[in-house]
Amino acid sequence: MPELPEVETIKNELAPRVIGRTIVRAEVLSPNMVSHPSPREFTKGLAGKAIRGLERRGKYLIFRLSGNESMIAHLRMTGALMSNPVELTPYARAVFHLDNGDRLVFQDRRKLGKLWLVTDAAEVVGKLGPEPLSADFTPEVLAALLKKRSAPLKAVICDQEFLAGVGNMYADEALFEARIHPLRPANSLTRAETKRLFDAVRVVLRQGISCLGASVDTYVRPGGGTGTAHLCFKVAHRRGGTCPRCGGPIERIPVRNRGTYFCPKCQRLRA
DNA sequence: CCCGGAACCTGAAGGC
DNA sequence: TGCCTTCAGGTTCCGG
Repeated sequence: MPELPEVETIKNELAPRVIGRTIVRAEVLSPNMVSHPSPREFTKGLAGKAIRGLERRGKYLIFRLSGNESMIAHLRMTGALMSNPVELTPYARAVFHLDNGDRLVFQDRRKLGKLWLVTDAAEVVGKLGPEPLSADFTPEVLAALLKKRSAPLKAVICDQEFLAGVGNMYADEALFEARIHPLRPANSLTRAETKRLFDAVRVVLRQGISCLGASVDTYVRPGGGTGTAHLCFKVAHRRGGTCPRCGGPIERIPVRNRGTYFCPKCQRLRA
């Protein structure tokens, strides 16, 4: 399940392979995954476009194209972008043929991923919250955002309009790192807790990027390699594991129907 | 506006 | 062994 560190890794690995190339032909194998425009206009519009740049915004990947257009991809749960794979898996959903003979393949077991071709990228990514690793995201900005929300903190930091790029597993890691219970109302954090959360979010995301992402479920890098961030996870996906801080058992509770891992001793709901 | 739950989707895992 | 149900979670949509 690609979150910010995984999408950042994909961008970094893909950029030297696609920037400067031209898409000679696009094939859509699963039309339902094209959000805008129609699948037919999507393939037609991509033919002959040069890839000028590659950017990430939250969990979205933005291909900047000639003609002032952008192709945007979201991998959702099980999507992956493969650069020139030796063979197509049954889960190939779209294939982009490049002018050097390479193929860029969007594969996705569950077909939840999405593709767009737009002139204004803001139509797709315009409502996203701040980039957690950017300079203009500060503890003060986080505090101001938290004040407006009373929902459980876990749900709030996974909300892309609140903060861009944090998903289920890095949210669990950040809350553990900050020693805050996932069910705490977002607007109940003290100043000190807000600062700890701010630091924790940035630490776990940077750690994820330096490990090239977490290969839980189907995440693979464009060249076929995996990531190792999951090996450093302290609570996320560690069902039946023990807390590295206190040695107690890691608990799993549903929050907004999402599996949430935490240490009930280190992350208390009330002091 | 904000919150919570369902729907989308399909392979893996667990129960009987 | 095999069928059936449940689970996984990012996003969007809808009702309260």
